[in-house]
Amino acid sequence: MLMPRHDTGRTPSRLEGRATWLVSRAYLRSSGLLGAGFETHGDGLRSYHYRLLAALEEWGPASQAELGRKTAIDRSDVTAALTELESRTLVERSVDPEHKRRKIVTITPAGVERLLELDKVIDGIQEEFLAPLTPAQRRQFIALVSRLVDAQH
Amino acid sequence: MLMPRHDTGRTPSRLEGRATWLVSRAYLRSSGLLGAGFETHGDGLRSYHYRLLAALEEWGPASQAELGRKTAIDRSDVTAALTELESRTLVERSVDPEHKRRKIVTITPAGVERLLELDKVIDGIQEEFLAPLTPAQRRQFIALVSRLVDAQH
DNA sequence: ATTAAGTGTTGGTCGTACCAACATACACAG
DNA sequence: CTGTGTATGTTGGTACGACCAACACTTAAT
Repeated sequence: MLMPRHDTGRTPSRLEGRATWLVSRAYLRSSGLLGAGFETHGDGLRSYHYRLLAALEEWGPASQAELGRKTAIDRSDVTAALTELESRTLVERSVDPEHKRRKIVTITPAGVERLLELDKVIDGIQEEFLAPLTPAQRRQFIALVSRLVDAQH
Repeated sequence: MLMPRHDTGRTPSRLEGRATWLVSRAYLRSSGLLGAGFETHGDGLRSYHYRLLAALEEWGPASQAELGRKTAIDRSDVTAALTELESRTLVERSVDPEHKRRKIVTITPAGVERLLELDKVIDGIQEEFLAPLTPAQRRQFIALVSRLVDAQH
């Protein structure tokens, strides 16, 4: 071994208590869990795909631009993600008869199926992610973060 | 105008209440604020640079590998970030006399100065980020996220 | 003397989030 | 009807944080 040197690995105290730092660490943990879940049960899909499938299942067919606005995903990223979903026949794209530039995207039965599977995986990850908190704390946490996120400013 | 089409922009209900989703939105907001702060007051520095300066100021000179472990930044990214810090004379690198492969990194007075400036900027961003919460809620939020983040595995 | 392990560096990848530019399609004002 | 403006889908970028593999080199352990 080469000089113990005692790396505590602890975070600089400057960061430790700062909300932005803690949120970035929480995100790291969260996206790590999600990434692992998608990797083992997701057939190469990622969060963008899940978001799009969720929007389509909930609100029905929509144009790509609409999807982009509703999911807060950039148009260009919507295009790319839909191409991947389409290649797995989880969605279908068809030209809007009333507007030949626009494409109407529809989720397929297979798409719904996969969405429901992903739901289960993601629910499991919520459990894992929130494990350190009691049920009451979980509710509190979710309420507080919701408030933070809904800030229009 | 081209067909109102009514984009509420609201999130799919599947996502709305999930902790991992909320955390990702919170992180987005947080890193947006930080990015803007660094852009206007940071002289091109980013969060990696701040982390490294903070570690150096708090724990004194360290080798790059040590820094990497203490800040949880990959060795290769430490190398790159230090090169940028060095070019601004905010840190100095010197070969460890006891180990010719190792480089000891030291923060310069200018580095400390810049760190203190960044501290102020980042403190302001905490305020902005936490604005939607009352002081009691802020303490609660920080306590809960800390607990989430300290989860070992 | 070998082997094992740590160190700094180079050169990649991935995922999320953006942005700019473009061709095409449509809506509306005149 | 004609022009102007705006929406749409697509391509091809950028940034940033996080990671990984490989390499040359140095030192420690056996």
